[in-house]
Amino acid sequence: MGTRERILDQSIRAFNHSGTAQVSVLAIATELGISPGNLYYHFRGKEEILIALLAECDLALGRLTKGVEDEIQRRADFEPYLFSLLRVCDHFRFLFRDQEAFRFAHAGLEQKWLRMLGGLRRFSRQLLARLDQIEGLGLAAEPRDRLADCLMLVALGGLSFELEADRDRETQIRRTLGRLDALLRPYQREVTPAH
Amino acid sequence: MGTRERILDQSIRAFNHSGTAQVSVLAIATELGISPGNLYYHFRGKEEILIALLAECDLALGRLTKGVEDEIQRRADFEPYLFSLLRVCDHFRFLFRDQEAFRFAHAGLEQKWLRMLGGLRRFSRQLLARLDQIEGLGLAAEPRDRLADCLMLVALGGLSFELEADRDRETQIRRTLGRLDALLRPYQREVTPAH
Amino acid sequence: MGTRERILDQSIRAFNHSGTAQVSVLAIATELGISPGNLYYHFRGKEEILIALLAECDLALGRLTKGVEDEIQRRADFEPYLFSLLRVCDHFRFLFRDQEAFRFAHAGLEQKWLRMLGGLRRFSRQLLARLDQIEGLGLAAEPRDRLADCLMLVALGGLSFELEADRDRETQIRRTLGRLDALLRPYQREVTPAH
Amino acid sequence: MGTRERILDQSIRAFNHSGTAQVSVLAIATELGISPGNLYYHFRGKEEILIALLAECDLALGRLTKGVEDEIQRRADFEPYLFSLLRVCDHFRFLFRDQEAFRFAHAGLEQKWLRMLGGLRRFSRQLLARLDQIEGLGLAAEPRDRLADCLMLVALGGLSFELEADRDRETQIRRTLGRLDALLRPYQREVTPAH
DNA sequence: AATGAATGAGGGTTCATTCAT
DNA sequence: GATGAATGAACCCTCATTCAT
Repeated sequence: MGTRERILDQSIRAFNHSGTAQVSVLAIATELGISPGNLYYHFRGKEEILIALLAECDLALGRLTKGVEDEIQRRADFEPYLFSLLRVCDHFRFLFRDQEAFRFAHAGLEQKWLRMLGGLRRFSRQLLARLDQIEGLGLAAEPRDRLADCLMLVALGGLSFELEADRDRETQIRRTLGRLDALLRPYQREVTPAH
Repeated sequence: MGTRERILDQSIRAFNHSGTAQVSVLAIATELGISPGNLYYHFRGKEEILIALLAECDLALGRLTKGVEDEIQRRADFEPYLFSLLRVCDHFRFLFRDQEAFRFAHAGLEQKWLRMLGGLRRFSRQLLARLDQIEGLGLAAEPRDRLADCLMLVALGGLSFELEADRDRETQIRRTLGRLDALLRPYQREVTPAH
Repeated sequence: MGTRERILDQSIRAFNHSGTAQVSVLAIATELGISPGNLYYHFRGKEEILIALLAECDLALGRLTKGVEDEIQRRADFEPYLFSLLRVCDHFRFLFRDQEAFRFAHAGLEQKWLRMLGGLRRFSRQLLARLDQIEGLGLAAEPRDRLADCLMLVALGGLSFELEADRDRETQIRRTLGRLDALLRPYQREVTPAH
Repeated sequence: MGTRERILDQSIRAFNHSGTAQVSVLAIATELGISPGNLYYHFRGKEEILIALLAECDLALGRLTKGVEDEIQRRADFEPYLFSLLRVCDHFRFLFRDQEAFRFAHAGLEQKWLRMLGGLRRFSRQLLARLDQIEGLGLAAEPRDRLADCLMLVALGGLSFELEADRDRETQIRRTLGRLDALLRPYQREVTPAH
């Protein structure tokens, strides 16, 4: 793994753990055992790291979005697909917490962030629409979109809040999946098996 | 309003707007037109301000919690009650975002914060149980608690994320109320009228 | 005891314990349970407290100095007299440590301090001369004065350094007395009884 | 001379001149013409500078201590040896004044300081014992140790107090040497020539 | 005499960032 | 690609001191 990648990697880890504001560029460099100058050779500053990570996240979500039609053909395809999606959100979960770090960091970060969140929102609506296509949830477009918003909020909140304080990220993702499943159950014709 | 209160007031405003990490103690003082020394006369530092605000929020929630049994007698009592609750959460909404600011601030802040969040969670479960008592949601205790968690995540997320970017806090609270209402509708016998 | 006296009293205690630089005016006031404003009513500031204490010490030493001829008539009078002297020096021992606090505090403190130290020095020489008168130490004036300087340094150093770390001031004064006695012994005709 | 060394050097100068409490880290940086950030790049704060200087002093004293047996073979070796010792103590003389600065600074400073002072005390006793070996002072172990304490107090006090206000450090050290010599004279068989 | 809120200068420290090598 | 010393702005906080009451 090249230095650039190692920086991004460590940044994600640190940002997720402590929040962007609490992590200094120097701390990232120190943790990696490289000099601050070297870090600045690869990124012009903290903001550029954030921009890069935002782009990475956006890209990962975009790849998933494009695959919806192909990869989800029947009901059973949903869970693994959703799991992939949540894993991406969890990997970049610092992006879905402190909205403020982005609103107040210099230049166009907020715009980029809002665009990404907007994309995620459209994606979640698209996903629920797909489920409706396959399952027939019996929901009109408007309440369905509203439900999609709620599902997104539950997912993002669940990944950030650690209500149960399970250290394992995998467990936390599974728990979030369970929550989404529970919220959808009343609309589903047959009951999905509990796990 | 005394200086102490003005400091707390301005702090809430600033923390909600920019996040605790981005707000300097000096900025608060400057905004109020007082000297940094004066601010430090009233609070020993940023952390003490946070502790005071946490306590205020805790107190406000505690008052609401105690009133559940008395104030909620029938279905129609729910909405205004919930509105009060959301107004408190909205007022202190910075407390329900960056968990990290509290995890890494000095001393007992994280403990206090976790206790408050735990209280809010119990409260939301209690509230849903009360609704069950009155309405008969047809839910067992476990899925009902899970639903309560989801409702809480939707509420807190909705107050922080500004998906719709409405400037008016009142509107945002109403929208959050609408979301909660939508999530509960499938469990309710009669449909509540949309607003 | 009036407020003014209580302030001086507490100041001595605090200065001796922590050094003048480490003691804030506010700490003195707080310790006494009075307001900073009240303290400033009695003294225009820290420096004035120091000036007052310097004067107090000077006065106490002056009173002792004047009494030498009358109170020391024979060899047995020395020890109690020296004990009184050391008690004064011990009481104001912060004055005999950080010379720097006085050199760099505002106005004429250094001059006053140097005058007091000079007085103490002359006093110690006078005292040794008196001992010579009574005992006949067999020392010329110059080496006798030099010895007096040494005795003073041992006394002041002994009161400040706590080589033995005995908490009790009385014990420390006795120990210092013992040291002075030991230094004088080779010059004395008969051996004074060890205590 | 590297920046680190220049900082230590200037710190010694400033601490000796004004006392540790009166010297701000910023003043040291300004005096050296470097930025405060640079100073903090080399030392995490004032305390770390003090720790480094304490260690330096300790090291210098330790080197002298180890050489006693080898370097002092006869009476004539004493004076130059003592002169070296006093020069070290004089160089770091701020360390032998305000005991309080160390008692109240953070963490292990006091412990380190007490250890160094203890070492110096043992050293002075060892030195006097060596003189006894060579010269035969006719002193039992206990009074000899007591005398060693007195000599130490005179030395340290003499370096700090500037009774004579001679600007030249060399002169002050010589004067101190003279005092020690005078205190020892009554125990020595032959009189050392006055200088 | 006394209170206590308020001031403002200054000190300690962090950190994003630059730059010569 | 990489180092690490250096900068300077900004932040947190303390404290001597003032002043209206």
